[in-house]
Amino acid sequence: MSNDKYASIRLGNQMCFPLYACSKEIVRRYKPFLDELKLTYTQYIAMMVLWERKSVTVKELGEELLLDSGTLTPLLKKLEAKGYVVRERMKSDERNLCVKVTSDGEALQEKALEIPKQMKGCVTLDPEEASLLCSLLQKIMNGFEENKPR
Amino acid sequence: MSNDKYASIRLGNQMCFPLYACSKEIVRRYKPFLDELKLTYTQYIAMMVLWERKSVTVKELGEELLLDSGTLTPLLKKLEAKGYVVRERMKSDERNLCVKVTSDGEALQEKALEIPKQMKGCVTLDPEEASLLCSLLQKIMNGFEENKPR
DNA sequence: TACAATTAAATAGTACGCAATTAAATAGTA
DNA sequence: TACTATTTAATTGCGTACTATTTAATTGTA
Repeated sequence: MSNDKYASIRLGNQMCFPLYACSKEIVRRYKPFLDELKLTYTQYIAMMVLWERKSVTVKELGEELLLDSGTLTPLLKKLEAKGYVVRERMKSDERNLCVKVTSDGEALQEKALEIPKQMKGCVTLDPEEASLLCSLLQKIMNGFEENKPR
Repeated sequence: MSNDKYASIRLGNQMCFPLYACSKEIVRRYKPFLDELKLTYTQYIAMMVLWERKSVTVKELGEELLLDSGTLTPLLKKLEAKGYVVRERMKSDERNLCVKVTSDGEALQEKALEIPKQMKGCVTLDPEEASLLCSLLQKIMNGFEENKPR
């Protein structure tokens, strides 16, 4: 090839682009299903944490989702406006904001059960491949944790 | 576990979240390096296509990057404002807008060569793992192509 | 106590992504 | 030729998300 010198910055030779493209495409595929719950993908993963933990501070939520308050504050206000959560400062330390699922929010969990079923037909990996993919992604994330600009 | 019924919508049991988180984290790691070239990540992948092809229509660029004109038009205008590309209608068919790299844009390629080197230290997969990851992502993308809301 | 440092959330500014609409050019057809 | 349909990209508007900065509360320390 004439410009081998530049091989490292060809789109096709980089790992990051398939990752970036695939991630966006999957989020796009979620959209029609999530629309029925009136949730964005980011709101959906926040609700997943809330369904599991019932009550969580913004900081804890951010640690779990790798999002900061700049993303979460407006997102949680929208979830509150939809009636899925309530937000209140903690008495013990007023810096902390505690987010709790409402009964409407809990009710949403039932509807959400449909989503993984609907997405299954969309992602064409068998279970072994999927878990392999997850472990590779996990390894990348662990590597990040070690050298830590966070 | 008490609520196995909901296992499918627990964050930890879903493949999409590691993918989403990992993709975002990698883009974040690119930022300090890309800042030196005054590029965002999306602008960077657009420049990669342009470095390789010298000249490309908006449509072709969008097909390669999986982005539409709503994203590309403002992005390309910014690249033009920085002097990295020029945009001009094609004589043969005036509907098509052709994007070409300028000499400043080409010069940027030299600087860009540093980026994969700098990122190497950041992503902790060995070559075999990386190519395995790519092939799994490719398989997902191919599956999407088959059932085609695009 | 007073002051500095730390922590948490909110805010402001920018980029991105999507949907819907518009405009222009070309292709197809009566 | 005239008319319609299709294609392509630009534009607009809106919502989401990320970064950097600011504000408020708490903790640690002189």
